Amino acid sequence: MEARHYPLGGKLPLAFYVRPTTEVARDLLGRRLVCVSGGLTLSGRIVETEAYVGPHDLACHAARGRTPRTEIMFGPPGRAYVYFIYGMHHCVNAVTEPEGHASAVLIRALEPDPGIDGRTDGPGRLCKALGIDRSHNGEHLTGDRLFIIEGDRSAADTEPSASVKTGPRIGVGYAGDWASKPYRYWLADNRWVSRPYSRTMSRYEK
DNA sequence: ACCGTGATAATCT
DNA sequence: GATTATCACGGTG
Repeated sequence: MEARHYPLGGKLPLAFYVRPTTEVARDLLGRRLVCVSGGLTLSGRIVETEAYVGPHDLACHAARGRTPRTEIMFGPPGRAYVYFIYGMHHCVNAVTEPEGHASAVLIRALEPDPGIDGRTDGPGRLCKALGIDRSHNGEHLTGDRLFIIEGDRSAADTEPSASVKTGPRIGVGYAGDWASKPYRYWLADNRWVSRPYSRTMSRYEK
Protein backbone atom coordinates (compact mmCIF):
# COMPACT_ATOMS: atom_id res chain seq x y z
CA MET A 1 0.00 0.00 0.00
CA GLU A 2 1.22 3.49 -0.83
CA ALA A 3 2.04 5.98 1.86
CA ARG A 4 -1.04 7.93 2.78
CA HIS A 5 -1.02 11.69 2.69
CA TYR A 6 -2.26 13.55 5.77
CA PRO A 7 -3.57 16.95 4.72
CA LEU A 8 -4.79 17.71 8.21
CA GLY A 9 -1.58 18.61 9.96
CA GLY A 10 1.39 17.05 11.67
CA LYS A 11 1.77 15.17 14.90
CA LEU A 12 0.74 16.82 18.12
CA PRO A 13 3.90 17.87 20.01
CA LEU A 14 4.84 16.54 23.43
CA ALA A 15 3.78 19.83 25.03
CA PHE A 16 0.20 19.11 23.98
CA TYR A 17 0.02 16.35 26.58
CA VAL A 18 1.74 18.23 29.40
CA ARG A 19 -1.39 20.04 30.53
CA PRO A 20 -4.32 19.39 32.87
CA THR A 21 -5.93 16.12 31.80
CA THR A 22 -9.43 17.52 31.38
CA GLU A 23 -8.03 20.16 29.04
CA VAL A 24 -6.22 17.52 26.97
CA ALA A 25 -9.35 15.35 26.85
CA ARG A 26 -11.39 18.20 25.42
CA ASP A 27 -8.65 19.24 23.03
CA LEU A 28 -8.23 15.73 21.64
CA LEU A 29 -11.70 15.88 20.10
CA GLY A 30 -11.40 16.28 16.34
CA ARG A 31 -7.80 15.05 16.27
CA ARG A 32 -6.82 11.93 14.38
CA LEU A 33 -5.50 8.73 15.94
CA VAL A 34 -3.25 6.85 13.51
CA CYS A 35 -1.93 3.29 13.78
CA VAL A 36 0.71 2.03 11.36
CA SER A 37 1.41 -1.71 11.22
CA GLY A 38 3.16 -3.46 8.39
CA GLY A 39 2.18 -1.61 5.25
CA LEU A 40 -1.19 -0.73 6.67
CA THR A 41 -2.15 2.69 8.01
CA LEU A 42 -5.46 2.92 9.84
CA SER A 43 -6.89 6.05 11.38
CA GLY A 44 -9.97 7.79 12.68
CA ARG A 45 -11.14 11.13 14.02
CA ILE A 46 -11.48 11.26 17.79
CA VAL A 47 -15.07 12.09 18.76
CA GLU A 48 -15.25 10.90 22.38
CA THR A 49 -12.77 10.88 25.29
CA GLU A 50 -12.62 10.52 29.05
CA ALA A 51 -10.21 12.16 31.51
CA TYR A 52 -8.64 10.11 34.32
CA VAL A 53 -7.02 12.87 36.26
CA GLY A 54 -4.63 11.20 38.71
CA PRO A 55 -4.16 8.86 41.69
CA HIS A 56 -6.64 10.92 43.73
CA ASP A 57 -9.32 10.13 41.10
CA LEU A 58 -10.88 6.90 42.38
CA ALA A 59 -11.94 5.93 38.85
CA CYS A 60 -8.35 6.16 37.59
CA HIS A 61 -6.34 2.93 37.45
CA ALA A 62 -3.51 4.85 39.14
CA ALA A 63 -5.64 5.18 42.28
CA ARG A 64 -4.51 1.63 43.21
CA GLY A 65 -0.93 2.80 43.21
CA ARG A 66 1.97 1.96 40.99
CA THR A 67 1.61 -1.59 39.62
CA PRO A 68 3.01 -3.36 36.55
CA ARG A 69 -0.14 -2.44 34.62
CA THR A 70 -0.26 1.23 35.59
CA GLU A 71 3.50 1.73 35.40
CA ILE A 72 3.29 3.59 32.10
CA MET A 73 0.90 6.19 33.56
CA PHE A 74 3.47 7.11 36.19
CA GLY A 75 6.08 7.66 33.50
CA PRO A 76 6.54 10.50 31.00
CA PRO A 77 3.54 12.01 29.18
CA GLY A 78 2.85 11.70 25.48
CA ARG A 79 2.88 7.93 25.50
CA ALA A 80 0.18 5.32 24.94
CA TYR A 81 -1.23 3.44 27.93
CA VAL A 82 -2.86 0.31 26.49
CA TYR A 83 -4.49 -2.25 28.76
CA PHE A 84 -6.39 -5.50 28.25
CA ILE A 85 -9.71 -5.94 30.03
CA TYR A 86 -12.59 -8.40 30.39
CA GLY A 87 -10.50 -11.09 28.79
CA MET A 88 -10.99 -9.75 25.27
CA HIS A 89 -10.78 -5.99 24.87
CA HIS A 90 -7.97 -3.49 24.58
CA CYS A 91 -8.32 0.19 25.47
CA VAL A 92 -5.96 2.99 24.48
CA ASN A 93 -5.11 6.12 26.48
CA ALA A 94 -2.78 9.09 26.10
CA VAL A 95 -0.64 9.74 29.20
CA THR A 96 -0.89 13.37 30.32
CA GLU A 97 0.58 15.99 32.70
CA PRO A 98 4.18 16.14 33.94
CA GLU A 99 5.96 12.86 34.65
CA GLY A 100 4.92 11.24 37.89
CA HIS A 101 1.40 12.65 37.94
CA ALA A 102 -0.16 9.37 36.64
CA SER A 103 -3.10 10.57 34.57
CA ALA A 104 -4.42 9.78 31.10
CA VAL A 105 -7.14 10.33 28.54
CA LEU A 106 -9.11 7.28 27.37
CA ILE A 107 -10.05 7.42 23.71
CA ARG A 108 -13.61 6.10 23.51
CA ALA A 109 -14.76 6.56 19.92
CA LEU A 110 -13.53 7.44 16.44
CA GLU A 111 -15.17 8.52 13.24
CA PRO A 112 -13.50 6.01 10.90
CA ASP A 113 -11.31 7.10 8.00
CA PRO A 114 -11.44 5.15 4.73
CA GLY A 115 -9.91 1.70 5.03
CA ILE A 116 -11.30 0.93 8.48
CA ASP A 117 -13.04 -2.40 8.80
CA GLY A 118 -15.46 -2.77 11.70
CA ARG A 119 -16.96 -0.40 14.22
CA THR A 120 -15.04 2.34 16.04
CA ASP A 121 -17.72 3.49 18.51
CA GLY A 122 -16.36 2.22 21.79
CA PRO A 123 -12.90 1.90 23.35
CA GLY A 124 -12.62 -1.85 22.74
CA ARG A 125 -14.02 -1.72 19.24
CA LEU A 126 -11.74 1.10 18.06
CA CYS A 127 -8.65 -0.77 19.24
CA LYS A 128 -9.78 -3.86 17.37
CA ALA A 129 -10.49 -1.86 14.22
CA LEU A 130 -7.09 -0.14 14.25
CA GLY A 131 -5.17 -3.20 15.41
CA ILE A 132 -4.08 -1.69 18.73
CA ASP A 133 -2.99 -4.15 21.41
CA ARG A 134 -0.61 -4.44 24.36
CA SER A 135 2.38 -4.28 22.03
CA HIS A 136 1.53 -0.60 21.75
CA ASN A 137 1.73 0.02 25.49
CA GLY A 138 4.31 2.74 26.14
CA GLU A 139 4.49 3.74 22.48
CA HIS A 140 5.48 7.38 21.97
CA LEU A 141 2.51 9.23 20.53
CA THR A 142 4.99 11.54 18.82
CA GLY A 143 6.53 8.50 17.07
CA ASP A 144 5.81 6.57 13.89
CA ARG A 145 3.79 3.58 14.99
CA LEU A 146 0.86 4.93 16.96
CA PHE A 147 0.41 8.68 16.95
CA ILE A 148 -2.07 11.55 16.98
CA ILE A 149 -2.17 14.32 14.41
CA GLU A 150 -3.75 17.75 14.49
CA GLY A 151 -6.81 16.71 12.53
CA ASP A 152 -9.96 18.67 11.98
CA ARG A 153 -11.12 20.63 15.01
CA SER A 154 -13.83 22.57 13.20
CA ALA A 155 -16.81 21.09 15.00
CA ALA A 156 -15.11 21.54 18.37
CA ASP A 157 -13.64 24.99 17.75
CA THR A 158 -16.36 27.04 16.11
CA GLU A 159 -18.82 26.99 19.01
CA PRO A 160 -17.02 25.09 21.76
CA SER A 161 -19.75 25.32 24.38
CA ALA A 162 -22.41 24.08 22.00
CA SER A 163 -20.53 21.43 20.08
CA VAL A 164 -18.67 19.71 22.91
CA LYS A 165 -20.84 17.92 25.45
CA THR A 166 -19.75 16.56 28.80
CA GLY A 167 -21.15 13.99 31.21
CA PRO A 168 -20.14 11.31 33.69
CA ARG A 169 -17.68 8.66 32.62
CA ILE A 170 -18.91 5.24 31.54
CA GLY A 171 -18.57 2.20 33.77
CA VAL A 172 -17.02 3.81 36.84
CA GLY A 173 -19.92 3.52 39.26
CA TYR A 174 -17.58 2.07 41.89
CA ALA A 175 -15.64 5.34 42.18
CA GLY A 176 -17.79 7.13 44.78
CA ASP A 177 -17.92 10.90 44.33
CA TRP A 178 -15.63 10.64 41.34
CA ALA A 179 -18.19 8.64 39.35
CA SER A 180 -20.37 11.70 38.82
CA LYS A 181 -17.65 14.10 37.69
CA PRO A 182 -18.30 15.30 34.13
CA TYR A 183 -15.04 13.98 32.74
CA ARG A 184 -16.48 12.46 29.58
CA TYR A 185 -16.28 14.62 26.46
CA TRP A 186 -17.84 14.11 23.05
CA LEU A 187 -18.79 15.96 19.90
CA ALA A 188 -22.50 16.76 20.03
CA ASP A 189 -24.68 14.93 17.55
CA ASN A 190 -21.82 12.89 16.18
CA ARG A 191 -23.11 9.53 15.05
CA TRP A 192 -19.92 7.73 16.06
CA VAL A 193 -20.13 8.55 19.78
CA SER A 194 -20.35 5.28 21.69
CA ARG A 195 -23.55 5.96 23.58
CA PRO A 196 -26.25 8.58 23.29
CA TYR A 197 -26.31 10.85 26.33
CA SER A 198 -29.85 9.85 27.27
CA ARG A 199 -28.88 6.22 27.58
CA THR A 200 -25.74 7.15 29.51
CA MET A 201 -27.75 9.09 32.07
CA SER A 202 -30.43 6.45 32.57
CA ARG A 203 -27.71 3.89 33.08
CA TYR A 204 -25.84 6.14 35.47
CA GLU A 205 -28.82 7.06 37.61
CA LYS A 206 -30.08 3.60 38.37
C1' DA B 1 -31.02 -8.31 31.50
C1' DC B 2 -27.11 -11.68 31.23
C1' DC B 3 -22.74 -13.35 30.59
C1' DG B 4 -18.13 -14.58 28.10
C1' DT B 5 -13.34 -14.11 28.98
C1' DG B 6 -8.68 -13.82 31.06
C1' DA B 7 -5.48 -10.38 32.96
C1' DT B 8 -4.75 -8.06 37.23
C1' DA B 9 -3.95 -7.30 42.04
C1' DA B 10 -5.01 -8.46 46.67
C1' DT B 11 -5.20 -12.00 49.85
C1' DC B 12 -4.46 -16.37 51.29
C1' DT B 13 -1.29 -20.69 52.24
C1' DG C 1 2.37 -20.71 44.46
C1' DA C 2 -2.79 -20.83 44.72
C1' DT C 3 -7.30 -18.64 45.21
C1' DT C 4 -10.55 -15.13 44.53
C1' DA C 5 -13.03 -10.84 43.29
C1' DT C 6 -12.95 -7.45 40.15
C1' DC C 7 -13.15 -5.26 35.75
C1' DA C 8 -12.47 2.45 32.07
C1' DC C 9 -16.41 -3.80 27.43
C1' DG C 10 -19.26 -5.69 23.97
C1' DG C 11 -22.52 -9.08 22.08
C1' DT C 12 -26.80 -10.97 22.62
C1' DG C 13 -31.72 -11.22 24.00
